[in-house]
Amino acid sequence: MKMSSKARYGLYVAVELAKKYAQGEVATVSALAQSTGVTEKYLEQIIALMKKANIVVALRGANGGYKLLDSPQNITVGQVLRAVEDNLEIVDCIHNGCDNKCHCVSRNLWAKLYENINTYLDTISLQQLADDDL
Amino acid sequence: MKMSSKARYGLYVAVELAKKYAQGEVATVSALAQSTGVTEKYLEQIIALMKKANIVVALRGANGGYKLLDSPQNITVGQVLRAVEDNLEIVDCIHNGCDNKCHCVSRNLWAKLYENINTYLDTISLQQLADDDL
DNA sequence: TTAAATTCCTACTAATTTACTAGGATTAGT
DNA sequence: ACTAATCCTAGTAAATTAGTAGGAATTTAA
Repeated sequence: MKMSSKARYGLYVAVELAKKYAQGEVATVSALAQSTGVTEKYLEQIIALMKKANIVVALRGANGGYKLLDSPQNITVGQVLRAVEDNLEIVDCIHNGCDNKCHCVSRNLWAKLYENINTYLDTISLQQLADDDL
Repeated sequence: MKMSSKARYGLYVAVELAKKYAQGEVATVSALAQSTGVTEKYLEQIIALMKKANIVVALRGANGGYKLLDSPQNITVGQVLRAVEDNLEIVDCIHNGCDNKCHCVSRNLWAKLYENINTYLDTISLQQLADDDL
């Protein structure tokens, strides 16, 4: 039940971008890679997932980079983690069409746990994290 | 962030044992292996973890088997999962002595998420699961 | 218009973890 | 003594995660 490195790095990057949002600045992958200590190539892939989920937007070409699409107050940690962590789902059977054919007693438990986790993660905004205000 | 098969099988076994608790019956590994569809050898290892955590007790020799050490009302899903899932921790840095030297902004988040998950899991007893009463 | 800086795309490999197999020792009942 | 069971531990296979790599496309600036 570990968070992947994508989740850790991705959230870190999101918080970095949150801190730049007010100034309207963009951050390049190479700058972000330096501050996280991850290679550019790996970070690229992680940020791509956030872009796909409409959390960040990219400006290509020279002087380009990434920035948040919306205000950090309006972006939740849950959104970010669901975007970068392929498997935020606790078990497979819930979101992959098992539909409780198995009648497994634990299925409801996993579903509720998943709900619980996401509900919690969605109460926290990137702004809060950036302000270290939990 | 997947639950391991140990977590799934372990919880299933615990619920099976919960159903037998009232009658004071024991269940053998081979019987449990049949009902879960897992090999005996693998299940042995999982049950051993529950034994180590004082959730089940073993009776060795002929007519032996396993049973819950306490009433299913007094055993929580959280206890079972923490026993069998080696890595219920969300990230390493929390329980392995990082002690926030890294000053990473996300650390508090992970700690609270972990707390949140466990608090939830500890509100549910094996009895509830056995009764499908969530 | 060319060079530089940047994102974008995708295939591959290495490392780690998880899941499972296997063999036999130990214990207890009949 | 024999049988049915747990116990112990080492090894292997499968899957996932983490990271590497190369180069195409796009935009800006000189």
